[in-house]
Amino acid sequence: MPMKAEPETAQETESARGPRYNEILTASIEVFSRTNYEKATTALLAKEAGIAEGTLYRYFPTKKDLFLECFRYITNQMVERYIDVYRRVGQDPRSYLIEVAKSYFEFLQENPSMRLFMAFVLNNSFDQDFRDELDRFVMFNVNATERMLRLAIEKGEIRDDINPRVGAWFFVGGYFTLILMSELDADDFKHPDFMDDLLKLFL
Amino acid sequence: MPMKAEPETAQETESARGPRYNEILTASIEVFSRTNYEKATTALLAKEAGIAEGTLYRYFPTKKDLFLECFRYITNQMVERYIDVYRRVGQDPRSYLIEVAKSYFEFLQENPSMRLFMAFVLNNSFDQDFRDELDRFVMFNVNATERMLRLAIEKGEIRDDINPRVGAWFFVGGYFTLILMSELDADDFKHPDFMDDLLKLFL
DNA sequence: CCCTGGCAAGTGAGTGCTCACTCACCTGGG
DNA sequence: CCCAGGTGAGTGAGCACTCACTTGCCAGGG
Repeated sequence: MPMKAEPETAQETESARGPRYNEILTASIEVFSRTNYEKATTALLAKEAGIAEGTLYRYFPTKKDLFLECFRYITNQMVERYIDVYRRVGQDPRSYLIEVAKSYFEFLQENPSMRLFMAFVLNNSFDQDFRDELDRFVMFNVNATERMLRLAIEKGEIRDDINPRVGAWFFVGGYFTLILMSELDADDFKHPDFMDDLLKLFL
Repeated sequence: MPMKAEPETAQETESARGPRYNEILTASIEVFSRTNYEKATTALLAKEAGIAEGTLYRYFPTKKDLFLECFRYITNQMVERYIDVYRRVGQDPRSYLIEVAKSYFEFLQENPSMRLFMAFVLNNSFDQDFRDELDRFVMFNVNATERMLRLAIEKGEIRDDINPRVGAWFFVGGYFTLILMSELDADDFKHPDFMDDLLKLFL
């Protein structure tokens, strides 16, 4: 149960952005990931959110803005989880890396509709705004992971023969592999020991 | 220098498919990866190939067929490289894994326009035909890698505490991470020791 | 308690544009 | 003169976005 100390959270400003803001966002995430950016027409987005097309444009100036808002909504949720983990085991880098990976894994399984967003952004990377968002999120993760790998090596908690920067890239890149696996319905993904076997590669 | 023993290779059947077949394919690959599937209009594809739009439809029944043909063209080139490596060092699983990874890495650097194709297919994975192509290529790689990891473990060439299946997935998933890195212009990608540091993670 | 004016929120037919694909026609080598 | 190979204006469908309009809520005057 989180504290209600800060009145300026996303939930509180909901009404300031309009009563349907959150409904539209979550419905749009569903549609975007069921199809893709181009196939998710504004007509369909509006229909699935239970509103008229015109209403959509009272909330978001363009379809692209709506999409980027969805992307931020998803990445913010992930980052919140990572911060939670950091609060719990930030002093123990090995546990941190394990917990973050597991938390991400759970997130993918709980929110199948959020899985494909990274791929969309990557695909639209010719567009600078899409690329900037992806860059922000990926580099945040790579840098945080690198810091933790360095610490873990210093503390002697993991093997010391790896380059922390390269390790961090492939730790984060593993997130994309998980997306790929779930897209291809790889059964390996569902094996109970999967995450432990995966982490053994690095740690 | 490959042998000219088999007359039914892609190159030989070129004229049977029409005199402009290869030109259209390579120009299309360039356009698809510079933009994306939806933004690569048939008008643009034709213009870049130096032909009229109508001609495009004498060679490929639909835009989607053209795209899938491009995808196969690229993956076939990659598979040929892997087969070459197998011929050279197939008896030495550790070398095989290293050589395949390096060969892929070189391929990405030599052919920047082929990098994004995997991401496109992933993005269009709601379409069964796109998904099937991706599935074919990824599973080919995962299975081959798993076989080699098993062999390498049996021979005691690499650490024996990893699950070969999971290792194979993340070895192949690493290919996507390389795409991500080059898209984000990560300088780490260009470091001379990069590949060696990367392989040390697994081997 | 009712009436009413104002206005935030919601609507959906309409608009102009772009696209994949077609087809009637052209061209040059044998 | 035949025809494989090439052409590009044309077509209908679908798109993002607009705008003149409707709805429902609530304040405050009678």
